Amino acid sequence: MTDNQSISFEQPCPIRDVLDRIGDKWSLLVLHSLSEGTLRFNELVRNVGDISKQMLSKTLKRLEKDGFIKRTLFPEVPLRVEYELTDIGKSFLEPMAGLIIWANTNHQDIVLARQQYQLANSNR
Amino acid sequence: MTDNQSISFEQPCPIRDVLDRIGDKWSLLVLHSLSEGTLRFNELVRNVGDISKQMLSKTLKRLEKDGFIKRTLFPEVPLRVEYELTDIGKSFLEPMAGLIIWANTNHQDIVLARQQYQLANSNR
DNA sequence: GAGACGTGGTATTTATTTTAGACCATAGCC
DNA sequence: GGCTATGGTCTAAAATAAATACCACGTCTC
Repeated sequence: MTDNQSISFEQPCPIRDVLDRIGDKWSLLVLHSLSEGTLRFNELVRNVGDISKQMLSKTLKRLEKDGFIKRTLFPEVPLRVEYELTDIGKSFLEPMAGLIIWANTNHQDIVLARQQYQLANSNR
Repeated sequence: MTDNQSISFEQPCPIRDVLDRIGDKWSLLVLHSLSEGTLRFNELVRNVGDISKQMLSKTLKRLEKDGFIKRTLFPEVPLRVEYELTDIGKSFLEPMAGLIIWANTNHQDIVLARQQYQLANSNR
């Protein structure tokens, strides 16, 4: 079974595959940062705020590999590298916007739920 | 600064706060499983497929705490525990559906991008 | 000309998280 | 008696993330 090559051509469930890429700590934040335009590596570090260079590097590589972003190297001195969304990346902003709107709309309810949960579980 | 209580009342950026909860490996998959209706603990284990009991337990607790799901214990023998979406959880299905539709629509392009990336980076 | 700073990262070490698996009491089935 | 199932928790090992130092190169300041 595992030595059957055809298994590597079987694509996994699209939902699961995409959620796997999206469902990590940094990808969405990086895409959100790039939604406003092209940024350089250190601009992204500052823009996201609390991401380490290493994790940014990894996240960018994954997003590039999956076609969400494009990396352009300008061989100047000092080196300049720019990251921008591809068409796939841009098209992803649409469903992500739905997520963000939902977040803004329902954040208060979530905070409230947390407080009630804490209250309900404090007196045991 | 850290001993100033008021800091705990300052809510973080809603986007970041919500994405933090959503942006993990299992939450979306669990919510997706529950979108079809109430499920018991072990039904969820089997439904999600490759989640460990421990991570399911943790994920469910977080989702419950944030008000996405409701846990109901039936003190039978053997014990029965049911998980279902709350109103908040149900309302979240809407933006998530956008994500899923996008995933289905663009999955092929992502797979293609991966192949091209691999091709472009194999001959160096 | 020595030191600090900025560029885009990588390497290493440490801390955190995830996973796999055993384990629990209880009961039904055969 | 032994296997199954229930809903989890505990522990130890593996994988991942974070913190930090470092690189070559150039500019600015003193």
